[in-house]
Amino acid sequence: MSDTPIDNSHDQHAVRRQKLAEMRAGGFDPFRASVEQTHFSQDAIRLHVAGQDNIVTVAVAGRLVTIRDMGKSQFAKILDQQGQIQIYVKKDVVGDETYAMFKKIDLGDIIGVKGTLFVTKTGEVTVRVESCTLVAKALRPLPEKWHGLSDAEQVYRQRYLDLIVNAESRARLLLRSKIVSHIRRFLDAQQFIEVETPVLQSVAGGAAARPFQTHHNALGVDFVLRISLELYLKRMLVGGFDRVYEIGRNFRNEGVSRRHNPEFTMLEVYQAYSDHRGMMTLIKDMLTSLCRDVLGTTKIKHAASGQEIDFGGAWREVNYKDLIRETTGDAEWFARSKAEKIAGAEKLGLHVDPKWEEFEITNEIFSKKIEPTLIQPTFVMKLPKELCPLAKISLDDPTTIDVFELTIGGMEVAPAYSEQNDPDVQRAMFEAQAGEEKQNIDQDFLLALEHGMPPAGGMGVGIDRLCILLTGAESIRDVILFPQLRQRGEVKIETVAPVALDKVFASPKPTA
RNA sequence: GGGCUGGUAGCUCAAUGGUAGAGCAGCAUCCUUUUAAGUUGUUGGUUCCGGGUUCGAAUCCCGGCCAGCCCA
Repeated sequence: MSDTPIDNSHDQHAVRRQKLAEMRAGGFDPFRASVEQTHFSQDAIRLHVAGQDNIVTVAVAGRLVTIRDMGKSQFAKILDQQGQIQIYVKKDVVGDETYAMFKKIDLGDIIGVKGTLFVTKTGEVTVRVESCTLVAKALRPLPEKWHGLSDAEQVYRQRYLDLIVNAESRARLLLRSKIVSHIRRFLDAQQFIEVETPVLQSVAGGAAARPFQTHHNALGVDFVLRISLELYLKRMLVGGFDRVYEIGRNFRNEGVSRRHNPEFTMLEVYQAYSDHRGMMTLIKDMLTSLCRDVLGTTKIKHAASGQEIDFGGAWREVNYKDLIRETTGDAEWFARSKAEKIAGAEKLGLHVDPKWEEFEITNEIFSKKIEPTLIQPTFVMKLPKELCPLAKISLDDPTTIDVFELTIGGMEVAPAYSEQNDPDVQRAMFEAQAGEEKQNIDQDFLLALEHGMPPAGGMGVGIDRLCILLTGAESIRDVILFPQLRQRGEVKIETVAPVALDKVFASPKPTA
């Protein structure tokens, strides 16, 4: 072995490992240290009373994200769940030994400090550190402090780094949590009961989508992952839970895109003795209160169109068929032959497959030419009955069903129905299904309906899409913590000399 | 599945067929109220992978992998 050590100063991982090794050799294991935390960062900052410096003592903890070293004193910032707080470490105050230790701490390390609050000459509430403990050594460097992390792949695969260095990502994903928790409080307050229903199902019902398949070894049977919550929540209505909801993960074995993740979160709500009109009130109240209480405004900017979406006013109601007639310029559209409908769709610049059913051709016009233009909250009413076999037929037009689709920002946000509760009609509608909307028939669900399900309004809300809308995100991946990406090869971590566990854990020194 | 764009230091980005660079981070130095702190010096590269063209390839061509956008 040579006397001159290899210059590893360029390799930040190696430098940090070396520092850790020295600490351990000196009898201090940062990963066994613990520390007091009396406040989160922003709560601590609020404790400071103007003009009264160094009176209130706090203990805060978090990741070191900024260091400004001025020789015998340093300003630094630590990041916790609430955000950042500045700390001031002064040699005179903490003493030589602690100061020397602090000088060795790296950006990214997790520390706890205790001290008094004061205001700097630039007006920032800061902790004047009296004691300081390293509680977790970061062996990897943080991404760049100014630009943050911008490589999309790393943002998604290593979300923790994104959350540490990109404040807007942290805020957006925190907002998602607040949205979901507000929805729970809103529904709970109206005596809705939150339930949990099976993810592993024998029949993927409640929607038309290709499911993921799996296998249960002990039972020796195949299962699918649910594609919808609907049919089990309706069984709860049969069972006498009159107002139920579930916020749960659905799985669809389909493409991945800006708007689609293979697993996504749905809210489904069912209210006995209500109907789709009742659901309109419910969703409007839910979303306006959400805007008011969580966003603090009922007017939000729609990222894609630049328009302002106003949740505060009256929401437009319009019939599906009227929208189609208006867009095609053909008052008799629904009386036209299939060939005429194909020609009409092509005139609008759409490609239609002649194999499609007529309602599918019409719906192509809706989803390509109409839906994207519905930016303000719009209830699209009375959809063709083929589009959903689970709703009640409209009394005044038996070719349509009593439903609405709430569309906001050009996206379908919440479909709702007057739920079908006639077991015979339900069975007939399942059997008469056609085209891509065809659902698998869940016989056990039909048995439940034969026991009697109260009339009910039901609604589904795509939580991810709602979050895209309310957070101004551009992609579903920005509102899902760990979006699905293609599997990358094995993650390689440089091998390091194995730690001698008996030495590391033999005699941990009490924390400083 | 198809089209387009991209992949260069830990991170953010340059280098338009001719010596692979900068900022931040790191290392070393000065600085006891900084705000992307400042100062002086400095280390660091399988240019995603595999072929090919060329005197010479990060750059051009072919194939693959991964990502983003658009389309189906």
